[in-house]
Amino acid sequence: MSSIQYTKKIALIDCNSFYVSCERLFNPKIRKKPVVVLSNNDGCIISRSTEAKALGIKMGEPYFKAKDIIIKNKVNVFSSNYSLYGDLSRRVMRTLKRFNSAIEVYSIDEAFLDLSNFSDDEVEKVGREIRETVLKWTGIPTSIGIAKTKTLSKVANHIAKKKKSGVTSLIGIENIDPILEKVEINDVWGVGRQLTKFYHKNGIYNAKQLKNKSNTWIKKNSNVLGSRTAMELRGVPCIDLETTQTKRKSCVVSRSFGQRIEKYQELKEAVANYCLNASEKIRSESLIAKSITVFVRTSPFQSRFGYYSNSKTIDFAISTNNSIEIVKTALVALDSIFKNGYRYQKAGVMLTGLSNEDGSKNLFSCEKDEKIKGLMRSIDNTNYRYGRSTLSLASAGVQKRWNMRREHSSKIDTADFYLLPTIRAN
DNA sequence: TCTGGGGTCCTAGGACCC
DNA sequence: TCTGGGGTCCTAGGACCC
Repeated sequence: MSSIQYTKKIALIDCNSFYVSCERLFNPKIRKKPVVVLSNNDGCIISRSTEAKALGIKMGEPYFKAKDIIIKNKVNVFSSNYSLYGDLSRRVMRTLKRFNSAIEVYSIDEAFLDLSNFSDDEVEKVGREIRETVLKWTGIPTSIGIAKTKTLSKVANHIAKKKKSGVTSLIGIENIDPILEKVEINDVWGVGRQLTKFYHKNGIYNAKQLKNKSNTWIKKNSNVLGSRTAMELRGVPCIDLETTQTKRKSCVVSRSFGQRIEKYQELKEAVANYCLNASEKIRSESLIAKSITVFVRTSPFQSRFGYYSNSKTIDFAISTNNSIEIVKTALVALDSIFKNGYRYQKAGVMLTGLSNEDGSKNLFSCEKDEKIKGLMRSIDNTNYRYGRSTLSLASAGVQKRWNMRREHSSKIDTADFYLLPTIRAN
């Protein structure tokens, strides 16, 4: 073995109860109080403050099931406000970038940061500095885990979440087995429900056991992902830091309806709206789609009304991001799967086979295409300035009975200057 | 009656993530 | 009565080819 070894140091920064923290930022009265944030349509609980967790409210639990506890304990409830969370997320990420440009924004509330250029001894101190800076500049509390691989930094982060300092480094620890032994196998990054079942069946209950399982066994009995996880637990990096933003490959817009829908006309309106949303999204990223999938379904939880779920995919003649074309095609797809007599609960569209718009000069480009592009541009600009769906298509309807329920919105808009929290220096 | 072997490409569905 | 939304990757199996 060579004595010169370049050790990577990866930090995982994770915002604590992110959506709750965002709401608290604008509402100091709910600090130290139990708070939950609901998913779209006020369906499930997707973010909980520590106080709410302590009451036994589970992640992903349907709101109506937790309602008793919520009322009894005067838990503060919020509908989700994604434009607010997205805005605050960007502020957090911008702050992180000042520590190193080698950053991978992993999700709305998480980022991996390369800290390899710091020495073993100083890395934990740097972690604490990052945490303090993010808190001071954005008001969002974070937990930071630092280790040799992404999977181990997830483990470290897990531990950091329970510590007051909020920072844990596994760098420089000779034997991490005692630490990994306390990590349940289902808490390991990349191990979901099915793998947990499989590992349990084979006597693997914690991260240490997976780490020390032989390579040959893992390769024979699971797939590449399984062996990658095991290697990462051993401190061998197998999952790269993805610092360059790659273009997405698909774009989905789907919603549960505020109330069940039975009329074909209303379903058509909903699907048309999702198409407008999706096509605007891919246009803003200069992408075009090769095909579209439309899907509808009834509630999987109410079998007494009969369950129906179906989807249809259609290829466009030529890849496109033209709203009119996309809506037209989606309605053809919908027509082929719609069945009368069902109470539909959800529908969605998926644009797939996305590619760069400018790489698409084809034989049939013509003046008409340019005109359509101009039209799409002006629709996007107007909607950007005056709010979404200022300009829409007739097929998108105006009634929108199918719109989401949002009964607990905080109605905070960070685009509104006067609502921004002020930080006083003294 | 008996019908090879190997390669590529595509797609649907499953598993996982937050 | 009431159960989210948006992604990626892998695999198995079918279609097709020589």
